[in-house]
This record gives sequence, C-alpha cells and structure tokens, in this order.
Amino acid sequence: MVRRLQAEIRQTKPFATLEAEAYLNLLRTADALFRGGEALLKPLQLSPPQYNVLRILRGAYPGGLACREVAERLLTKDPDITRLMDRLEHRGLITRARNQKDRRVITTRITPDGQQLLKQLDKPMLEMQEQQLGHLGQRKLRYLINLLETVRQKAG
Amino acid sequence: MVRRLQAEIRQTKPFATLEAEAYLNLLRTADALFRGGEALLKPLQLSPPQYNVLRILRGAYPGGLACREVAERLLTKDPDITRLMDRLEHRGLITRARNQKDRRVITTRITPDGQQLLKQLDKPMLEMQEQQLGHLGQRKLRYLINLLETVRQKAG
DNA sequence: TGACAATAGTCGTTTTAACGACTATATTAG
DNA sequence: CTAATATAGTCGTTAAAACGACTATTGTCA
Repeated sequence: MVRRLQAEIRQTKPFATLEAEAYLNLLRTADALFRGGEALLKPLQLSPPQYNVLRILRGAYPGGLACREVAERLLTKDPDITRLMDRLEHRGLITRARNQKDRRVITTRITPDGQQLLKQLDKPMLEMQEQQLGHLGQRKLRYLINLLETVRQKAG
Repeated sequence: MVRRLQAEIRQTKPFATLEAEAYLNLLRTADALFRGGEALLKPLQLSPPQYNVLRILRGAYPGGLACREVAERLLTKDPDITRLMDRLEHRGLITRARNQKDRRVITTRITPDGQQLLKQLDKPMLEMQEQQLGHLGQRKLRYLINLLETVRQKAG
C-alpha cells in the first residue's frame, strides 16, 4: 500500500501542497483500516453500516432509538436507514415498535440475537485494532487522536 | 461532528482501548474530509472513484494505462473498473484502444476534455484541503503524515 | 378551531458497488 | 507443438447507497 502510494507520487509529481499530501494519506490510511474491519464483518454477512447501527443500538440498550436518532449518530442520510433496518429486522437482530406517545416515531431495539452477534465480534475487532495501531504506542496514539479531533473540528 | 462523536461516547461508554478510539477517530475524520471533496465533485456529476481514475490517467499522460494498472493504483477491484470506464468514455473524458502487442489489454487515455475538467477542479480542491488542514501548520502536518504512513505500513 | 408548517418514516427510481462466472489472448511446461 | 495455466477484461446478477417525492402524525399560531 505504501509502496503503491509512493509509486503514484513518483509517477505523477510530488504533492502540490502538504495539505494535499495529508489529505490523501488520511483517506488511504482510513481505507486500509476500514478494510480490516470489513473483513471481520463479511463472514457474518454484516455490512459496516449494519454493524454500526447495531453498536449504536447496543449503546442505547435496554432503551431503543428512533430512526432519526440512529441516523444522527451514523454518518448517513435518513431515507436509507429504513431499508437497512428492514434487513436487520428480517434477520431478527432488531425489533421495531411504533411509539405510543408520538405515533410518528418507530422505536428500534437490539435483540438478544443481535447482541450475541456483536459480542462475537468484540474481541476480533479489538485485536485487529491493536494489531493495526498498537505499535504506535500510547503516547503517539494520544497525539494522533488529538490531531484528528482538531482536524474534525475544522473540517467536520 | 465532534459533538456527535462525544455524544456517542457519553452514551455508550468510553472506548475500550486507545487503539479503538484512534480507529474510530481516523475513520470519522477521513469521512469528514471525504465529504468535502465529494461536494466539489457533485456539481460536475463526477463520483470520487471517477475523479481518482481521471487523476491517475492524467499522471500517466501522454501515455495510457491498462485497466489493471488503474485498478492497482485505485483502491478498488478490477471487475468494476470496466463499467466505470464505460461511463467516462461515454462522456468523452477518456478514450480506449486495444493494445496491438498484447491484444488482451486495453489502453486507456485521458482526453483534452477530461484534462480540462480536472483542471477546473484543481484549485477548489487545494483550497478545500488548505481550509480543512492548513490550520495545523506545517510541523504538525508533517508529523501527521508521518504517523499515517507508519500506520499504513502496518495495516495496509 | 382550523389552516399551515414541521417532523418521522417510508417508498420508487436510478446509480454504484460487490461478487462470481465467462471469453479471449498470452505464456509456459512437457 | 500442444495442453494446461495465467492474465486482461467483460458481463450478469444481486445488494447497497443516493436522491427525491410521498404519507401520516404532531405542533403552532392566527
């Protein structure tokens, strides 16, 4: 991957700005990490957004969340949550019930099956993250987190 | 965005590990930056992968590249390059010609139209990156790049 | 109260991505 | 030289994501 990026640099030309270099690096590194997670999910037939929704719902358990709340925590648009939820419900990983107080909202909860699925993934995820990032050491990790949060404050 | 992330942390629980925190931060920050680029592309009806392919081809100009070479530099699988190229060719942004020496390969080149489209985007992209990342300053930017490359060496 | 606006969620459609199977050409080994 | 294997690219199908329009319910205010 690094070799690939270097090859590309050589081939085109050095980055126009340091910012451009950081930008591309950030995207590529995130992509590499992302693929690691994706690989763990695939055997369980779970897409990354589905996994994220389940985690969000686990965080709210034993309470539930409205579609809108899930969409907010997720980085996606509302309209697509519905069908994503459809698939999760169909697999028995979540349940949905119309709220009695405000009959517009539908409260979604994670089921025991859903929780078990997540639990299965917890350790592998942590191990993968440890392998991908642990070599930096606590000090550099903290600094990296710090930098990223700063960037997101400006860019997000 | 930051507020959103903090809210999520509060709601679930602090991250299990520092690595997990860095992992999520990296993904979210990359997503934020990515959306910035996407927004610049949308008015021109160009998807991020299409943009990347055009940039790769510009780097190779006046030469061309085989599908496989483009796929290598891109982070995507081969099979999908074909149709992506189809759309670019249909819009006159690239041309394709079967190689005479090895008749299996198809050499793809960027057209003047394609180059002009890219040129239109160069300045806005740099400006966006400057706005998103410039506030860090050269020193921190270099360090960030350094950290990211280290991570990618291990994770990519 | 009754009209109007806002909000929650769903649905229809189009575009992209993902995965696997398939064709054509080239390379290699016996 | 031929059979087997590898490589380049394409195609078919299914699954997701993107975008907009639509329905139902609630809230607001004249």
